[in-house]
Amino acid sequence: MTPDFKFGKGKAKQALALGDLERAVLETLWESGEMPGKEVFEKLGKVHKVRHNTILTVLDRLINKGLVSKQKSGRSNTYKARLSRDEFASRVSSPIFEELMNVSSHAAMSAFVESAGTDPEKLRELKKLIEDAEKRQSKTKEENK
Amino acid sequence: MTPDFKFGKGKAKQALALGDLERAVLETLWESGEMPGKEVFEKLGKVHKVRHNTILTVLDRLINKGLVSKQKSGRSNTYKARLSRDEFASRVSSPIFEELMNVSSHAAMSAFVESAGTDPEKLRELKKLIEDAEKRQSKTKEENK
DNA sequence: AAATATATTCTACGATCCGTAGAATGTCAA
DNA sequence: TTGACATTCTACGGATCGTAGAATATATTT
Repeated sequence: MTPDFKFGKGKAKQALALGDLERAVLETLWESGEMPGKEVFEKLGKVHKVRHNTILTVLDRLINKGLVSKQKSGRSNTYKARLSRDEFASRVSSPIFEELMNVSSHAAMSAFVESAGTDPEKLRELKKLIEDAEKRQSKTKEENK
Repeated sequence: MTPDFKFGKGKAKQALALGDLERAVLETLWESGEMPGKEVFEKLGKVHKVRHNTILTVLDRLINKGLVSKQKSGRSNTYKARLSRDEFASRVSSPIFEELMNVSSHAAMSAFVESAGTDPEKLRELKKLIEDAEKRQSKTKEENK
């Protein structure tokens, strides 16, 4: 009987190197653009049942990680994601994929395709990306002839 | 100036939800099959400059995570990976990929292709996997007609 | 300017994970 | 039974993260 892969407290989620609350805060900034800490709190504090200061601490930690910047604006600060969702995703993805490909490229690729597998759109896009990569490959080869 | 994405102490590596030493121990078991703790130590202790007990502790933690099993054999125990490299990789991969696709499927796919991108073999395999998935898709559609 | 309201920064605790390993204990063999 | 060797118990320190009170700074109002 195979055990559940929880890896402690939902460790797998930390794949993104951020805690849940940190992620939620970042999501908020992505969704609604820059905003004062207070608003972040208003958007999240209710759902996450967390105090204002908690949000500010998290924002601060995100700043330390280079993911958020703040700017004084009147009496309060305005917080802003420094990286777009895409930029963030690709930076975080790369090392993880490298690693996973190392462990087992076959398994990684299968799992990856599966995670896109129900959406034809995505499959098509993915295929196109591969074909582009293949083109780049042969072009490079050409040049080194 | 974009900061280095270190996420603390090479956090990204923890994508696999295991520490470095844990990974190394698991690798050893994959490479050389089952073996007594002592041998694991002999293979790793030198490189990692770690005591015998450290290895045993790590093995124990891997057991708690369901990744390793042990069996008494005479005076000592024999440790064995419960999951093959591939099984491990795919279980660990799936939730990570889900998550990453959530953040940004486009970025995730680009990054993924890039991580395979220098190896034509892999690109081909990946393409095949996609095509298979596409076939499965249309077949399912057919059936639901 | 002093008081009030509001926002920010400082500091901190507890949980968990991981590397690390000494100390205590168990077991086989002579 | 005494060693030799293996395992289990216990523990510490550093890091990450959720959590937030306390202290402090700043703007606005009277």
